[in-house]
Amino acid sequence: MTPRKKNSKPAAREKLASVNPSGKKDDSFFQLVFEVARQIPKGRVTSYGAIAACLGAKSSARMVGWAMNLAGSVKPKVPAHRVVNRNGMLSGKHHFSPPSKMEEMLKKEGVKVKKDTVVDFKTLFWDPATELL
DNA sequence: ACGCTGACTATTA
DNA sequence: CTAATAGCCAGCG
Repeated sequence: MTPRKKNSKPAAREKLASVNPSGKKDDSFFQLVFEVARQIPKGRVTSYGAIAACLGAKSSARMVGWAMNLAGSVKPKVPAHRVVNRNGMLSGKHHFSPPSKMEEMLKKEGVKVKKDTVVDFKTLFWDPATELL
């Protein structure tokens, strides 16, 4: 297994629920992902697995990517460009309107991108289970 | 209603 | 080192 930082409890999911004031709980896994993605600070990036793990579904990193697919369909818009794969590579760049838009936005936010890969990804990595805590 | 696909990740060969 | 495979879960045809 990958020696993660420390114990990442799925309890983070409750924190997201806290973001939901009206008592209307969104069971939709995607909705949770959207909220987390929205909390990503500018100039920072995260991975699908990190978000999934934060929600307690680290095995379902794919679903996170799927959620990003709806990111442009939900409101407010979700900064899917800040979400990359575990290698820091802009795997989802092909899903943007212009594929290059993703790295352009990242560069605009101060993230260096080289060959579709985030430079110093580990340094810019934003772990919701730790930072959002 | 059933089956395929898919913006991932970890493991095995 | 790189390549291929399996596991995951939900939207869409």
